[in-house]
Amino acid sequence: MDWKKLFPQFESELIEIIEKNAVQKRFETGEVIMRTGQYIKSTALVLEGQIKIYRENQDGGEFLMYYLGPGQACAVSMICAIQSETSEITAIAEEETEVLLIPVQLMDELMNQYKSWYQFVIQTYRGRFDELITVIDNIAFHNMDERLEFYLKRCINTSGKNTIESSHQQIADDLNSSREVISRLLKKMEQRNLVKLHRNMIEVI
Amino acid sequence: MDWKKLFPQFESELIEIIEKNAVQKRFETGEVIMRTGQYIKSTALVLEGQIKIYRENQDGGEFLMYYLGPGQACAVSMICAIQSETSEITAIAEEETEVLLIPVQLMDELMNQYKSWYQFVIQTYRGRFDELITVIDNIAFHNMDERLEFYLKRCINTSGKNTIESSHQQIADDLNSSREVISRLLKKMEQRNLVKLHRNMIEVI
DNA sequence: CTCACAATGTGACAGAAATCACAGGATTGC
DNA sequence: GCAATCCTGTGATTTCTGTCACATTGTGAG
Repeated sequence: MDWKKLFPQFESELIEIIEKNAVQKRFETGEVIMRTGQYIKSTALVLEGQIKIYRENQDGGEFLMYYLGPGQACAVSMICAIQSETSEITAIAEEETEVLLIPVQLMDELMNQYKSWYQFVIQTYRGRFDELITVIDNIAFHNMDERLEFYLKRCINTSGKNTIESSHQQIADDLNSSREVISRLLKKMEQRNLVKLHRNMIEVI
Repeated sequence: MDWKKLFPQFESELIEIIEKNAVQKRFETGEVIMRTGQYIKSTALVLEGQIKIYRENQDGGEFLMYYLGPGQACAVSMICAIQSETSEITAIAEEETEVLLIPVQLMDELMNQYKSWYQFVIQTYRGRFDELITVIDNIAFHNMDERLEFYLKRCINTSGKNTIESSHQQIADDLNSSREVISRLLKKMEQRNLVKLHRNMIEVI
């Protein structure tokens, strides 16, 4: 797989170093890539597929933070990697996913020597930070109906398709809500002609 | 003011450069340091006082994200500064506050040449990222009573005192709630002997 | 002291969302 | 085809929170 196309900004020398030291790894759908409290040994660049980053609490509740797609990197793993600390979040593969694992030890060196890497890291921080702020915005200022609409929009944006293949229960989990509430809100959206509901699939109009 | 003591990790050469290029500035209580949508020209290191970082929405609602005290820096301004972008948050001085403004142009140079600066930036990112995750945790998984308790605890931790000098209205604003709700919850906490209520002041036990 | 105003206390009510209970419909495995 | 299971729809009820209305109390200016 020609992963360089995903990171056109990297200079060739940097690419060489990464190729020499990084490990490519495949995760199956649903596989856990990083778990809360786990010790981080490497930073992940996503090559293919999609990773879901979410927060879990003690009582089994979960809460979606954001998705990572090809060409993106996990900011949390970067930060943790650099400081050799544990993560506070969980990452699972939403689809079959290919990632490039860059060992912690390399991070400092890359940061110091390759401007394009440094820019990439900064950009990643910035992006994730913004997403977290958006998430906070959503839960702090918006009701469940608006949050649901935002969720659906984000889904179709990241996937490119105009359908979402998941059950009401899964959506409820992502929003830390309950199935009944989501079902009812979706029904209302259907009545407003915003979506069309099918089994395990929602068509956005 | 001898600000170097706040940043003991900085090497002397770095301190010199900062002293030569940075501007020290004083903000009065309540003064706005950074406003949503404002263009960022410098990164702020807090020397003295306290800065409140919060999110505002269109309808005048606000929502506290975190505080910055002496020795800390604004992660948002760092990220924005590096990328010369606008901020999505607002910062105001909670008390009379002294900050050191480091111009954007210097950021790249410092990052590349001074390991201690680079470490500091990374640490700042990590810290703010964690705080945002904590905030998300709170609003996603906890009811207002628990969020209030957390808020009070954080206040006494950052200030060092065991009293909080603000009105119920101010607290309600920080939590994006309403005064009546906060008043009632505080009353309940008083009945449980967790706090003692006074006018414009809460004593935590 | 008195007035004005800010902060607080409280009751009543409304709406959002969680929870419980249960009914069908769709799929899957056998 | 049939049973078991998963997904969806819907009503009833409860809890939490926000909102409105208004009373009370503390404080500072004059």
